[in-house]
Amino acid sequence: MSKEITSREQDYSQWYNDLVIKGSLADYSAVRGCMVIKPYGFALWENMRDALDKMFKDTGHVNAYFPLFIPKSFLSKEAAHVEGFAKECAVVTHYRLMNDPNGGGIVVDPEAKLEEELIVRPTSETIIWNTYKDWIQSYRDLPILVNQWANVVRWEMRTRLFLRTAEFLWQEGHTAHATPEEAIAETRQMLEVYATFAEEFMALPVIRGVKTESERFAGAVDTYCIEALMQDGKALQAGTSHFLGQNFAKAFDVKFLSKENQLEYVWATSWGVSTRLIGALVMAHSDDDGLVLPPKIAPLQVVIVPIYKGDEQKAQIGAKADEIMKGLKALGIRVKYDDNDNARPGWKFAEHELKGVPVRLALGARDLANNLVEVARRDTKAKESISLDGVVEHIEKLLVDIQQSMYNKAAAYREEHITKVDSWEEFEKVLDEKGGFVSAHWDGTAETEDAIKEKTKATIRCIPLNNTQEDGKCILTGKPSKERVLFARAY
RNA sequence: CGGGAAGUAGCGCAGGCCGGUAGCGCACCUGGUUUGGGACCAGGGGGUCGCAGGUUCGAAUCCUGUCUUCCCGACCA
Repeated sequence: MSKEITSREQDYSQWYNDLVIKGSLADYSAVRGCMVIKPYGFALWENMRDALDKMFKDTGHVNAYFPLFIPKSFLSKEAAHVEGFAKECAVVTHYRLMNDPNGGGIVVDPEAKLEEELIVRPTSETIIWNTYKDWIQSYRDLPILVNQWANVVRWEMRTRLFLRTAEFLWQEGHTAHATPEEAIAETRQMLEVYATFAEEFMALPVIRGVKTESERFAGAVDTYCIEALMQDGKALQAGTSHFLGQNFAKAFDVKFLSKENQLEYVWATSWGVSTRLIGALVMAHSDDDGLVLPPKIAPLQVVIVPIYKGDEQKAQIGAKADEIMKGLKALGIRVKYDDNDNARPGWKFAEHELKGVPVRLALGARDLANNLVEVARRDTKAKESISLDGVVEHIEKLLVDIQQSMYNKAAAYREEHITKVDSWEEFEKVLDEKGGFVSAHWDGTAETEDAIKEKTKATIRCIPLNNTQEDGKCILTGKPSKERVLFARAY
């Protein structure tokens, strides 16, 4: 047992770290707060990225790329925006190094100070809206539907692999529209794209909602979000889509001439998901034996492990495995034949379980003699021997089944962990003892929200879309309320 | 940024208090036997003890600084 994983019960945080590192998704790096995404983790991200990218293109968006550096003055043009990000920005002040005249190695050349300092982008609204100013003159130039895949930097005090790192990968969509209705429709469309992606590809059920004022993106009029629930009962924001109103258009003076020949400010949206989704994926599905990855985005969907004595058996099994692999690959299934001679079958079983490969086939001489193969699924750990005839079709169906049952399991857990509560005692009790979302009335004020956060560490995750309207009393103040909101402790 | 813990071979650790040839398990290499849930035997290679200073005849060990990581807080989407 060389790769012991801490159990969830023993230490949930350590369990998560163990999975990320021992599952070969990522490593710590020499740079504070920054991680190395390893090939296996990056393959996972590529699958997520490709699926999302297709969904963006299908909804009319195109990709572009804007600079990593933002002039310092840009960031300060939108008041709320600068306030939101100023405290976590990396700043470039010089452009040259030199040998230390005192022999202390390489130092910053004090002569090479930048005229205007550059911010490493924490997000790109400002540089993009500065650019859009040049792109937009008339309503005929709208809408602009641009997305970029990029890295951003937010100087976080406390980091966690994938969940919060100083540098992370993401996509940010930035759109410009002639009317608020169109921009709001875009905001909600992209929220729906995210929700669909999470549910269909990640097997991760999410709640679609709107943020309260205090949880809103700095510079947005409205922030929509998808919220997911992790196995420890904490919520995790998995994606956001912002209606920015005319805030950035006004800050960067982006106007267009309407059909009616009126000069008007442009309406904006922005939306993003990041490598944080990988953290969500890990914490939503995995178990004490390792990662459990949904087939649709798993880097490897099927692994075939041969069990043999001697070269002759190995050759026979290899031939059969080749045949199965051809069939699977013809269906677009990602499969690997693990005939590495240095590891024995039991070791390989454990290794592929750790890495969350959805389906494992074990093929030995005994199976060949009986025209059988052992099929094991990672999500339930169930094993069965099936006929080699039709194994390809069986696996194709099995992958679909695993994807669905992973979703169902996560959805059932989530449903069990949305608790309606009508008294403060109950509120605290549920948060402490059960976790998950707590559905409760709130008087609508930021003061109350803050007070609740202060007392319980729970925040309002969102006001669900299409929320049921019902009269009630605020859980803390007893003031009248028209609807319940979802509270939770969150990542 | 505060409080706690840690950094010694690729990984996990011992040694440190009491300074004197750097050790163990796994992994790795060679040969052989093995292969249905993390194989076994024999032989072998690998470490400027995070980094930089200092004390000392001599530092993994003592002192100072510094970097990184983990846990708990503060901060944060």
